[in-house]
Amino acid sequence: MLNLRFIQENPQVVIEKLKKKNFDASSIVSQITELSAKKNEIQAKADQYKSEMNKLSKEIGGLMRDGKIEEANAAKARTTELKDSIKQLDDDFAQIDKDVFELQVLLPNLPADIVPEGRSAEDNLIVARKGDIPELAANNKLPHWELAKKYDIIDFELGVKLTGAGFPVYKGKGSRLQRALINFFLDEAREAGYLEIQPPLMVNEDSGFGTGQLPDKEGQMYHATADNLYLIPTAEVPVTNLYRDVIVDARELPIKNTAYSACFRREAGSYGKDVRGLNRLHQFDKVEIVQIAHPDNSYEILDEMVAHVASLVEKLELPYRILRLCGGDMSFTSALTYDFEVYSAAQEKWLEVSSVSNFESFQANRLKLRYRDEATKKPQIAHTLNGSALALPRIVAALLENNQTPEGIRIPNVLVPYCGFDLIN
RNA sequence: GGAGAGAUGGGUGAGUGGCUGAAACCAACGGUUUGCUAAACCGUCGUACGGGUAAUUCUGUACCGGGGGUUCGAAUCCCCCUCUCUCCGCCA
Repeated sequence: MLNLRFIQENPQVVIEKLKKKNFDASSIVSQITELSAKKNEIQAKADQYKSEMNKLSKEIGGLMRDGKIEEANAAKARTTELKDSIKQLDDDFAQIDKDVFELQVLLPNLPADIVPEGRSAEDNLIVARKGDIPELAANNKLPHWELAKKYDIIDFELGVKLTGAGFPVYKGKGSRLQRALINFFLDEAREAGYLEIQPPLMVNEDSGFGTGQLPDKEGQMYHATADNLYLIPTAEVPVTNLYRDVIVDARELPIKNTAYSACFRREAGSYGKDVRGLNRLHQFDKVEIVQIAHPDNSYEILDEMVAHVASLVEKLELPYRILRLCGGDMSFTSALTYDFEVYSAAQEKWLEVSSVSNFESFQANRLKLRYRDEATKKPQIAHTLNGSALALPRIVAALLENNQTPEGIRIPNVLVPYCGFDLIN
């Protein structure tokens, strides 16, 4: 959510910048500025009346105490008039306030200056590409879902039996590989200075609202209606909400947290394409990194997070590329996003495994997450950033496919101590 | 699931109708003292939204879990909701 005062003071900036996200904000912005002006007007008047009212009430108290009943009653008569006016103004204010808020949440975050122009994934800018794409022999080029079956490490049909499509059952070395990856990612994050958090996997409405899943993306989350709780789509939700309604000391910044969690996504409306095997699941595992940063250096921190994710993929010996998302492909909440894609050699395509973003003050504004400025001692909205480091399923898909040999599937060296084996056969 | 208690500022906790935006203590911060640490002492120490100012500042309003009501006036009285805690039951 953009800051209201910022919109009021910089309406043209908002409109101009959002063009890059292919979003025409002119109507919303002008409505907001008009309504805000009216809101301020009403508040000024209401505050004046309330001030008068407070003064009168105090006087009445004194008069009553002194036994001047008649004068007290006269003053009371005046307060009743004020009361009606105040009531009316308060109602109007509440209505406009609500209208403004509803408009405010319609505006996406402003893209950073270096965000490329563009409408779709085609227009994303490839900023890095590393690692060699393996040449798989024709007789050794099975997609991961066939490898999973061949070595009996992931059972999609069993998952269907238990739950439904998109809930795979991992078995044996498949299961151990999951555990290994989670521990590897968590260890790497810890060594990079992140505090490990183990959050709840269900959150309440306030938390869903704080990170922007509610009310808009309600349909993307599993909802336990009996208790009105939501299964988290990412650990970003509980971890970021740790700092909801919090004012941190500027000296504590940046705050670095990491968390492993299972993630649950309904993926409503995305059936049909690219959903085979591990490509798109309803439940998957992910290690997330989150930072709360000072606005002055949040972009340096974004670079640091990108470098961290890059080091993970490199250690896993996977060919990857980094994309700077164009305006049209960015999420609603992001100011700048880098996507990581690894190459899956049997499917012969790039799979998104991480998305690292700076949200600037967009999330923090909604969360009321602030830091106390050292100079002015005043609370200021902080910046939030997060990234996957990493999401497991597509990493597993690429590992299985790229490392298949006639003898079995080779485990990257860095994972061997975590797995306890170096070959799936 | 049953019964009871409670929700006040960063924390503990006082406050049952006006002198309370809120005592006191603790924590934190700044300072004095000190060889260092500790202690002691002094001071500061809520948020949001408005208004005036070039600006430190000044000023109005709102907020004591949330919503509504009574009253000239509500943290305080009434109603509804939410949440938390304790005990019992069940249970990993």
